Amino acid sequence: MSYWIIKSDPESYGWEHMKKDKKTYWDGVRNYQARNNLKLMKEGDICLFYLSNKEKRIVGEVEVVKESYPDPTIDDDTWVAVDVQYLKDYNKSITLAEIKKNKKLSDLALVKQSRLSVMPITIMEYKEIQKLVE
DNA sequence: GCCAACGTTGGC
DNA sequence: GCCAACGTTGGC
Repeated sequence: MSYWIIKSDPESYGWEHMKKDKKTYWDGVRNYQARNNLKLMKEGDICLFYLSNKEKRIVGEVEVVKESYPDPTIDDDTWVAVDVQYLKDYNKSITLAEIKKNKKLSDLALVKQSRLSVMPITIMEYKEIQKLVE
């Protein structure tokens, strides 16, 4: 099982929206690197939900419930979507500033490559984040 | 609102 | 195949 961070602009699809939907398809990725990450996702993988722009924080987790398939919102099989399901809220969300302060998290693509919308994280990084959200 | 970083496009 | 121009994203 793998861990990921998926990014969303709260103005287009926020955390409240995710929680209300319970399950949604993660579509609209139009970047090859992000797409490749989507393709690597397996059922049961955990995705941390990061909100960009105004929010800049990780607020909770969703679970991959369906592996990649052609993006239903575009007539071009270059692009894929996955289905994700709401899993849990963090008691305390973790901000980008906190992530940047933490040396163990300094390799996160979130910090190094801020425009990537789907990125893998290691188990160690995942565990470190868990410590911060307890 | 600005700008850096990055990806894509298209002319040569 | 290179690179300049342009568009988009996202942090500040």
